[in-house]
Amino acid sequence: MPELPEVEIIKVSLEKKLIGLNIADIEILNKNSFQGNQHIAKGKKITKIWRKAKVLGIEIENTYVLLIHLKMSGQLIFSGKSVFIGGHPTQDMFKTLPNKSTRVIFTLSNQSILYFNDQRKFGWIKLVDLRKLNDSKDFLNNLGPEPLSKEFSWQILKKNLLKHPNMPVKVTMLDQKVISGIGNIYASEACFLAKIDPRNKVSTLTDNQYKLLYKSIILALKTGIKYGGSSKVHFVSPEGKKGLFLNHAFVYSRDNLPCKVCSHKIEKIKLASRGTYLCPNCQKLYNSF
DNA sequence: CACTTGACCTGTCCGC
DNA sequence: TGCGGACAGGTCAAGT
Repeated sequence: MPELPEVEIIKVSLEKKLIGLNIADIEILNKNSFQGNQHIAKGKKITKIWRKAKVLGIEIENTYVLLIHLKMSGQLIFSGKSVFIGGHPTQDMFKTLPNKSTRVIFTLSNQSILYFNDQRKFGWIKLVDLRKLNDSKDFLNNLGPEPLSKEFSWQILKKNLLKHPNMPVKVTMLDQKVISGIGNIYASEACFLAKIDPRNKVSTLTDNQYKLLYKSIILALKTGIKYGGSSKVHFVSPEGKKGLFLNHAFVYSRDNLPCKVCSHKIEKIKLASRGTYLCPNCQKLYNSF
């Protein structure tokens, strides 16, 4: 799904469009996509929107919050005139909304409609009492630092990665308790930027490599946001636009293509059963024993 | 305890 | 063209 950059793009868009509006109706087309009593939210005002890791929060009159996780294939798309203004509809948008992947439909007080589409049905929306949010042992309260916030530093990165000294660097970066918001695309990209082979054990990293990886994570995520996110298959912004980041990626989904830095052939491997891309020339492998 | 694999779903793409 | 298998942006639970 959307990783941090994609969810951030959605957040910024929803902030502009939703704050101050009331929720007129919530229609649930797939029961498992929505947890909680949707009637509680009807007629109430949207007051605040935030993102933590890859989770979106839409606060309602400061008492409830709609938590949204898009997982692998979730989309939040506005319908209505604004979608097509000045733009070409993306391929996904050729199908009118709702389509067969639509799981939940939000109707807002200004008649605009927000669709939650999710081909694979892994994503979820939960309506939760805000007071219960903080004291739960929910994973939201067990997340690692936000990489684009001031709380993040190379020392924190080092400390948290070292919770798993024997695991490959890239696998550990995907652990949301270690760092928030990194997913499979940006993990491969950050390792490339830091010239670290994703298979290297955390314990092999030097302080200089932690510093470089720290900068590389931030650069990869910011570049993702700059280019509107990654749209391998599903991601579109709420306006229906695809992201262009993968046109600028160094390794992700570029197997057998020449490295943009050294022209060596990019390899695709499996790490913890996830597709992983690297340049074996730029990224040095340490076989540690 | 640390780490890996399977499950959750649907759709697409690739090789035979 | 058809069919089976692998694979896809994430996260848990169960298994080793």
